[in-house]
Amino acid sequence: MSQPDTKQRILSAAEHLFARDGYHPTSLRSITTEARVNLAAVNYHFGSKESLLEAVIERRLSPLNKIRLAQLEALLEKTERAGETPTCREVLRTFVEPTLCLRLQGSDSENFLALIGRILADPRGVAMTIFMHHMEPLMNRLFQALALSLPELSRQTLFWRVHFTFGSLSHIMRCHERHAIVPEDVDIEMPVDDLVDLFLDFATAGMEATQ
Amino acid sequence: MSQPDTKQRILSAAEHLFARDGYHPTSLRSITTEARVNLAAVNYHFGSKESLLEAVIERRLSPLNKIRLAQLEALLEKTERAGETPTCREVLRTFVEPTLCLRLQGSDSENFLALIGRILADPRGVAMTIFMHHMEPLMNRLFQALALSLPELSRQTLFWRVHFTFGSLSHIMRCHERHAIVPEDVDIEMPVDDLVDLFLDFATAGMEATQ
DNA sequence: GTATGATTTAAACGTATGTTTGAATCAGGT
DNA sequence: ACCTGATTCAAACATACGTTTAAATCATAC
Repeated sequence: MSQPDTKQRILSAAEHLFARDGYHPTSLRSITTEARVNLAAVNYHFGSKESLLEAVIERRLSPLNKIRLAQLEALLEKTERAGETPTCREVLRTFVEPTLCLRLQGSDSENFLALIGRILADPRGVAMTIFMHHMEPLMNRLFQALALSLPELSRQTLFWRVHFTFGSLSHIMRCHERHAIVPEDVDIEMPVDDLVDLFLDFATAGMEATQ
Repeated sequence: MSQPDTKQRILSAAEHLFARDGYHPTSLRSITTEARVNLAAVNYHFGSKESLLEAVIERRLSPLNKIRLAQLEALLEKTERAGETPTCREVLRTFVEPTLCLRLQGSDSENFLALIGRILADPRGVAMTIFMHHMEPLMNRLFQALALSLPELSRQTLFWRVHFTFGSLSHIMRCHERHAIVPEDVDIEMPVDDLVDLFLDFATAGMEATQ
């Protein structure tokens, strides 16, 4: 009974448990149990727990960033051909929409969202370095595009507002279940498209605020 | 050579290390070493590692929330006497300013900010429950006040925008050191007062955005 | 000075962890 | 059928952890 998908099963189980409980509290034994795989399989296929975490990140972040970058470049080309500058909302959408849409592609991707939220909350963690390595080209391009769409902002103000925006986004990514205090008359369930618009209303207004 | 401040030294060392490395990766041995205290002192004075975390949170969160609540109540009284409603910016300031001002009171408080940022990033963590217990009365009052200052918003929209705002704030709390990608011409250093205003510009505009 | 309770200390305990090992099993080619 | 390299497996390894223990030390009151 061979199982050629051992690596993928480990990746999915690790993604799930890292996202739910965090990297350190999750043991290799709980991962291999959930993946119905021998304990030694992780070290055999990935080398170490830390390398497994890298692989988990890489598996989803690479394609996601490809999509985000492609959408951003397409927007910049389109507006340039028309002799216009892109709006802040359009630029942010190229980043935010592919992110939150991971929720639609099954629960695995949803786990990944929560995991990234955790990584962003651990500035000195092992994952931050490799995460930032993946993000750097996209972030630079995004910053460029936002500067184009908000020419009246100083570079410093722009940087901080991008920082604030990413803070909000990482917060949403983490909390697909309620952990905030929710007034009893508020329904927290929401289709992804509506959430994207709700977020873009907020973030665009914040980015475009008059000082 | 008695050391009646053993408990406080443990609390400060734990606050520092929990904030820097996270709860799980931090060992009692590293805490007691940094506090120059015997290993068994933690279990003697606090009972367990988890109870120590609770004590760390309690020590600073209680006075902080007292200040935040007092400022909020003062604002609400003042505006009510004047027959006005508070502005969204004023309401948010009562929460944000005491928070970020912890940076001014020495490095210990700064550590606490980062720790809270971590707690908010771990929805199922042991600390979230006791943190939320401390926050609930204040959050309810804050939500009330924001609803007063933004009467045209639906409860649901208001909730989500508060959620976004707290996401931004927790992100700042975590990252007093640079971990985002910073363009080389941007100076990230900033006085606390300026940061408060920069954040309130962003958050107020986001909260008040026309849908 | 001595007795008493609180605190500190060094050492050990039991357990859980990431990793390694070496034999067993599998798949594919000749 | 047999060899070969890749993969799986149960077991063990070394280490680090949170916690407990019991003796030693301290502070305080009589």
